[in-house]
Amino acid sequence: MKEPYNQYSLLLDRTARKVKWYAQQQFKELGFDMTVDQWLVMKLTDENEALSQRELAALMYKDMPTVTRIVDILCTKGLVERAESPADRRVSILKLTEEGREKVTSSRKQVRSIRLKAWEGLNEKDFDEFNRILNKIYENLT
Amino acid sequence: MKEPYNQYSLLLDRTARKVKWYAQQQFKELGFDMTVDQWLVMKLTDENEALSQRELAALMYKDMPTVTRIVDILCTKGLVERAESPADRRVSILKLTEEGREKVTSSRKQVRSIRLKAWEGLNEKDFDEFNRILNKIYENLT
DNA sequence: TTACTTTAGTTGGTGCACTAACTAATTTGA
DNA sequence: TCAAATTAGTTAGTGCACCAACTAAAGTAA
Repeated sequence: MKEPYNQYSLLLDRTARKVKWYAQQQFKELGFDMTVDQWLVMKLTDENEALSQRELAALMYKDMPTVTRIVDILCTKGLVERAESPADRRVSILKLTEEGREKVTSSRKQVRSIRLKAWEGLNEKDFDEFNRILNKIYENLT
Repeated sequence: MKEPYNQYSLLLDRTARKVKWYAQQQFKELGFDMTVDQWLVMKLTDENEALSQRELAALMYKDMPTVTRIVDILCTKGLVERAESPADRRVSILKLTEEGREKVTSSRKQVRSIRLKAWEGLNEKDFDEFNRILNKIYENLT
């Protein structure tokens, strides 16, 4: 407990980046032409009926501008579409295009297997501890 | 252990961002006109004699282009200077300017106190577990 | 020496994160 | 009912992260 940013915060940061980097590498090897974040947007859009960008942001723990831009990219790629909500004209309802749905469906199984690599040599109890500590830190700073 | 990126990786990512965000907020309140990463560069430059950018990158767990750009910003601000290494003309030796040294020196104590907030309600054992798990994950993906 | 390889650092391009300021639609409350 | 406050989403600006391609300087080996 000596130095402020040489200990846990650097470790936390570099590990988070490594995890993301690894997933992105696997995407590349599998030939997926998208980022991990873009994939997550598509996955959540597929799983949640009439999803708004705000709801999506909450599910991803991201802010609204970030979500806006990821959705922009996916719209440009023709994988996602925005539709106006009939109940509230401020709201964009997200939908996958046909191509988007196919991409998600066909890649689900492969993506699911990527994460396990990180947990080699760690057990359920470690996983629980890890979650508990991360959540505690998060709450402390909220 | 069901869904790949709805579990640990999102938690890890949002917690890392929260920690950085909190530190940045504190910087703002203290009136420090710089980012946390910029501060870390200055601190490490102050503590390490004849530091090269490559060494700095290793200490910060960042890559070379990222370090180049942070150093660029600090040079523009007049807080850091690059000097040519006498032993190897490829190497830039980093030095704080007078103003840079003053900034680091005067803020050290305040910065040191920022991190403790994150660890409220967590003990030494939690800290050790946390470090162990983070390091294990990192190694698994290297 | 000459050619090959490695290393330190830079630059360009893209994507995500955060703040602040903005538009437009909805809700609230006097 | 109508002004004020809130909410969904966008846009602009800045900073960091990563990749790929590049320059220039060292190191290595024939």
